[in-house]
Amino acid sequence: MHFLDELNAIQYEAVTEIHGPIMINAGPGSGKTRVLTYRIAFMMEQGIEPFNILALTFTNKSSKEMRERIEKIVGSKARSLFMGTFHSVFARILRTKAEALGYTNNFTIYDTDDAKSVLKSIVKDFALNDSIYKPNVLYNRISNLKNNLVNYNIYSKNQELIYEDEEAHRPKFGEVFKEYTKRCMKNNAMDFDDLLIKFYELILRFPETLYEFQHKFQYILIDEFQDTNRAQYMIVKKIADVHQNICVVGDDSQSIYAFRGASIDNILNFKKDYPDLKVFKLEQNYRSSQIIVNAANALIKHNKNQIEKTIWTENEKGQEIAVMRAFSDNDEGKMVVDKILEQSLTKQIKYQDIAILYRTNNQSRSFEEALRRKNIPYIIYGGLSFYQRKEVKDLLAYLKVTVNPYEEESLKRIINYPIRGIGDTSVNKMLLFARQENKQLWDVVCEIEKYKEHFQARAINTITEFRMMIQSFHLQQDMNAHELAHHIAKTSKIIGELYADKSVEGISRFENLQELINSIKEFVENDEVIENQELESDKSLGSFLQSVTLLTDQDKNKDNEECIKLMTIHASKGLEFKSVFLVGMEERLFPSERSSYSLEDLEEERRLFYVAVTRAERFLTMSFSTSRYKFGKIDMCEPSRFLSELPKEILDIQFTTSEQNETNSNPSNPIHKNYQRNNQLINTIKSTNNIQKIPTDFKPDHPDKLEVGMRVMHQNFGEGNIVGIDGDADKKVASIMFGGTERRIMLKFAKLQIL
DNA sequence: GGAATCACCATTTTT
DNA sequence: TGGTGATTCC
Repeated sequence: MHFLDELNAIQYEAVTEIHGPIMINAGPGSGKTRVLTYRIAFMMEQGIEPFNILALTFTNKSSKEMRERIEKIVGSKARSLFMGTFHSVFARILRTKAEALGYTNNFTIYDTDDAKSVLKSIVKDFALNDSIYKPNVLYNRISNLKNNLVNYNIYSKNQELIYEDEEAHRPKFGEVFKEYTKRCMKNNAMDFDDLLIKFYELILRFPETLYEFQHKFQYILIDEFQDTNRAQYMIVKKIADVHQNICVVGDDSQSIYAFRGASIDNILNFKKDYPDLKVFKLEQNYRSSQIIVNAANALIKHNKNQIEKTIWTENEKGQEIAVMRAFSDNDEGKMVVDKILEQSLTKQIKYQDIAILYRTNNQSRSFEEALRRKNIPYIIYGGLSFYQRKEVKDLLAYLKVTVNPYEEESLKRIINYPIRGIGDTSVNKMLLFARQENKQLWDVVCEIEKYKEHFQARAINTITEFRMMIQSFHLQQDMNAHELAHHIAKTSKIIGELYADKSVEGISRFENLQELINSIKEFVENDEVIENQELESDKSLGSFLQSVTLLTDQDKNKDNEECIKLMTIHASKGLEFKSVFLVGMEERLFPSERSSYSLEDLEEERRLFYVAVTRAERFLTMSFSTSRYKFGKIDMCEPSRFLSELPKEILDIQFTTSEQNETNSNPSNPIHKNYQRNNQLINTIKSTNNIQKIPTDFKPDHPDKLEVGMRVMHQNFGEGNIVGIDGDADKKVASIMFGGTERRIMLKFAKLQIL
């Protein structure tokens, strides 16, 4: 059977229409990846050379997957496709053209943490107020500007942008931006956004380079188009200018990365920029039951900003969507795990087909505990990335310094790790000399003898020893990258230090280091991807480092074991599971509190809900809790508004028995009943408390006696009655009824007045 | 120079 | 609550 025979009518058109601008709106589960891969395979069957095709994705994982699938159809010439993430493709090209932009071809790529630590040291050096100039805020601002193709030069000429920063009470932002740009350049480093904006600069400044790419990349495909930012779009548009063979695939309803600069405008502008555009809508869903598809359609209708689209399916009707209510986060964990056990016993659902999805990473805790208690294997995706772990970054810093000792961030990181007696005082002194004499830190390290009188003899010795160690590494660069990394880990004593630590965390750190070294081994031995003829494969340490920053956890296969999968909704995009548990369906959590201030943010949150719902194939279970620990305090929660946006007739509301009666007595709106009463909790509070001692650390404006039954005035909530007092010593909590709503008030922080 | 304590903070995060 | 970075104390 020819592969095209597997396609439905619209998919077939979308695959075989290979010329001109094309937009494919692909709903969830509509066979998007299949269309993309077949389209590329078809193009090659039509005689288009693979190296004339540029296919851009967002994750290494998806580009790898696609390449493999294409290879199955067309064979090894798929390896010559120009395919990868925006960042990796542009980084690869930039490396060959780096000199033109004032970089050397072995430039370092800064990840977010590296960038932030540069910003942090700038703020310090400029003696700015670090509660206003927070690395996070600065980084996001810079990233945002760059995503819109605004570099420092453009910024400095744009009064409006400058005014924005003045309004935001950071008038010195421009100087920070300038210095940041300068330091990256000096360190021969590009951050993630530079990979885009520098590429754009390259093709703007060198028309012959632009011309080269315009003729090389005759066919361009972009996956997940809804997630592209302006810079990405502008680059691709420029390159596609000559042949106009540009095909974008995406789903505006699944755009959940606007907070990182993705703009739906790209989809909307696309029609304007390419009037001849042909649009294909893939609306048939092959993944989910009718009920799940209905739910998805119903909820996304609440968004005003969206391209009209209704997905449909020929699959069976399926089970109703279960909604569970818990009393607390721990209770929610238990309920979900019980339900999982039930599903695996009665519905024959395997653990690896089940996912628990949540809005924020810290929600995983209660599920982990509950799963562990029942001995159910689970795996958490996301959280702290492997490459962000301290021990991993430490070794990587050694490797980076080995290749390029002038890379200051890494050098500072390892100069006294493992502790060798080059403390902050010495480092700061050296930095001072470096700045004064307009040198690099590494220069001062090398010439430390010249500054003898400023340092203690012991410091001079250790610094010299350190210098010699790094230089010896540097000289062995031609060595196999794996062996060299191993040698460095041993000689630097990192391995020994971690090996000595026999605590649980210590062992895991040691394993992470082993894993990193193994991954270098894999890199060396693996010659599967010969990307294309011009950029041949290189197995040096430098080459490994250049690819490693662009890697993420998700690129590693941790599949196929019999594990329940836990992850954020964001991380679940593109995946599917037979049974999905969507937990923490509460106001102020999902939708998140911060998103409720603007319509755009709320709609993004709803798209996130859409993504979550459409991950499920057969079973979808949602849960919410009426109270939850947040930052150490109990927080009363209301069910998410999103629940009430689903059609009631497809919900199966499963509350505990005592609540069942209540729901029956008020069937009109079972979910949005008033949930202020959390009987179990309140009963415990009432039985264990009467009058309590007041903590000694009360603020001066606190009343010195609080009792159940008292009427009080609260700074935010107004008048209320104390119905219970709970907690110990410094964690005393009062339950107070304000109107019809009960709230837990942490006495330590609250300002209450007895009435 | 290094351990101990303290204050502060807190979405989502394909690269 | 828990993790982190800064400050303080030895």
